[in-house]
Amino acid sequence: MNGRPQIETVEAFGMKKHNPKPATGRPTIKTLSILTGFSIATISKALHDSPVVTQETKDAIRKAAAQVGYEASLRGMSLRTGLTYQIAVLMPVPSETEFEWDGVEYTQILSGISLALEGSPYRLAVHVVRDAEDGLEVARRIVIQGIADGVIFSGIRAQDARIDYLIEVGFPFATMGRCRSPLQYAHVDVDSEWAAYAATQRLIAGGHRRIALINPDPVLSYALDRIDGFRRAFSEADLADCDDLIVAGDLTARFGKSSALALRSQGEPPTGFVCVNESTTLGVLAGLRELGLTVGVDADVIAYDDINVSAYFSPPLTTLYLPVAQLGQRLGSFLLRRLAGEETSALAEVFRPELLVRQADRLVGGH
Amino acid sequence: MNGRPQIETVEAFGMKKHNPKPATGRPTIKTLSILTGFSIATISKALHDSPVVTQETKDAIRKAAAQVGYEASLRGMSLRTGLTYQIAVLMPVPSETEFEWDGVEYTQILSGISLALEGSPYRLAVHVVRDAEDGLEVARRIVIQGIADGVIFSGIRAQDARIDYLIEVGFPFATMGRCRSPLQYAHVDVDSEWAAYAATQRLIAGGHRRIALINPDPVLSYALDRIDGFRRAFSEADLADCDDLIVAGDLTARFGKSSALALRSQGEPPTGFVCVNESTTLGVLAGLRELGLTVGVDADVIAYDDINVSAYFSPPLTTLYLPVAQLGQRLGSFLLRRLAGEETSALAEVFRPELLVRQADRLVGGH
DNA sequence: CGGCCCGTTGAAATCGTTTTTATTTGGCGC
DNA sequence: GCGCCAAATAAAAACGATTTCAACGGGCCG
Repeated sequence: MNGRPQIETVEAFGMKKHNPKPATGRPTIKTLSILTGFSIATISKALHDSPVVTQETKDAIRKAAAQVGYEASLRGMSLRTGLTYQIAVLMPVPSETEFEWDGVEYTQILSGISLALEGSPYRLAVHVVRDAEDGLEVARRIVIQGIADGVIFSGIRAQDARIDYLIEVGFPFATMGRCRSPLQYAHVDVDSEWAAYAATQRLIAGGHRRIALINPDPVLSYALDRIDGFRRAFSEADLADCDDLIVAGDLTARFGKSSALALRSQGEPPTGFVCVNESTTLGVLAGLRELGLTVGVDADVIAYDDINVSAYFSPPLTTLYLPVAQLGQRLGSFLLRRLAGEETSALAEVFRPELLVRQADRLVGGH
Repeated sequence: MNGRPQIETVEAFGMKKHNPKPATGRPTIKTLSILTGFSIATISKALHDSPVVTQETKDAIRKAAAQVGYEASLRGMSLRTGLTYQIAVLMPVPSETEFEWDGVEYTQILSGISLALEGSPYRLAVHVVRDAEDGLEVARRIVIQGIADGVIFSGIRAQDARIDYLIEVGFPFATMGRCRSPLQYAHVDVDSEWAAYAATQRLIAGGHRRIALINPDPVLSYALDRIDGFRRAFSEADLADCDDLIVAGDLTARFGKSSALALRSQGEPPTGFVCVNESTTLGVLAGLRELGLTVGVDADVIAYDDINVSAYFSPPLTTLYLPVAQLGQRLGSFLLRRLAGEETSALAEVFRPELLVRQADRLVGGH
């Protein structure tokens, strides 16, 4: 063999070549160097499967590494490579005044992402943000200060400054939701247009003609998608639209209740409600109840099923189910693949929710 | 002045002393060194407000730092100090089969912790765990591999292996909940004994004699606390206990419903229900409804209010409110103080929930 | 007036990696 | 048998901070 280390010979001459200090505590690359007699450079290369290292050498080094349970220090790697091995997730924090149920599905998103990151050297760091502007600010800090190697966020707006910024600076990210600009980026989304269409269409088929859409703030991209689907259901059925029954607000139960009350006191009140999540749905149910109306008789409600409790509502409701944790997992793996250099064009997936029928949604009474 | 840097003189002699390379990109300690003429050692000390540095020097260095917007690189600090500047939060992931509502309050806990960490160099890293055993495993890895500087976790058991381990190895942590061993550690807790007592006592005062306690798994410390409070209410009222009406399970709506159904088909069915969270409560309500019973007439329910939606239940329920996000914030600040060297004895706080009366809880009908 | 101490700063080592560059050795061709 | 090339490995220089120790000058004491 050629350049094999000859540590005995060298030491015999009293030369101080190749003599890393004995490691204490956790094994480092130096520990392996002492153990195997190879230099730390070779160790590093061997562990990275570099082609310049002999197979025998690799085997020996890997064996030693396994023996002492060596794991590369993220600190050292991080300093040298400039990577952080952190994935930042921008988590919206419920505003001071609105604590209700807000963001409950984030637990599932986080656990999904976390699952995807398992086995990779990446870790999940949570950064709370107050709103989209704050989100942009935080994203900027993450990029400039090099706090993370990639970002994940949701609450995508039709025109999203965070997406624009991150694409501009070329920083890796993945989003839950799509903006309306034709840009390329890793994302997972829900087919909200279809979901709203399906829900509305189902109510129309049940005989409803006046249907309300309880929607989030229309700066959000998926709010617009929902409006699109809502309208398509009417136009395909050759019916007059119900644009006057589209209301927008936060996703709380309070908003659902006040919306139901306000809408029902209109000239032509709705008999059907297409809700945006289980929280607002609960509010709508409470509002209808307060008006003395019975769901399933005087009105019908259909909703997204974000935390799987609609089955226990009174009455149980038909919902559009979404595997939120699975969306999160996909989101995490997309970002990992993006970080590994994959093209973003392949990193997109749109989930179509599953209809869970728990009620006839047929207009029994009138209004 | 004594040892002031004389960079011109030195350079005039062509000596290569004190000559850090020009920094590119983000300003580092070297950038400041060049800018101010002081050595990186002095810069570091000045920024740490070391007493060995003159005030004038500190001022000059700080001014330069502010000017270029210097922020110390966590990477560099981390490698040298051995710290990670990460706080690990062990987040229970809903098990495969039980997705319902599980862990929804974690969003609030996380945002609370995150708020507490703001302004500190620490960042919040989420680690999902499947159960307590997995939690111990993850905690071990965090300690051994030095993944974080401190850990936060909840779901404390009466006898908690994670607490035992972390105390044994002297690793900083803070918990949501207390174990039953008389150990010293930073924690935040809810006065569950009182909460269960207050709820039970209120139902007793309303005329209820047969009361069910819907409880989590009794390996959990707070489950035992709840049983204690539950029993105290009966003994203080000189009534026969209802130990036969204590049921334990997961915190899902499904469990609430099945419990209600099972309990009501007993010999002496309960007319009052003390629930553990809003999810199980929803299930209990659904179960009672299925039996044709009306809450407020045939039965009464009282619950913890973890995500503030009980007001929209049918009927609205009296609950024990907890400021979950505030608990999280306290938890975060306790851990920070612990990391700063504070004694754990001062780092403990027990929250007593606030009773939100939304219903009479008076037994109107019989059973 | 000389030595010692003290106050202030600088130089250098260090943390654990990666990566570039240098060195060694054997084989091969002539 | 000599020189060159390629293969394999070692050495050294980073990355950005902290910390120990040395250096340097001035003031004070004898």
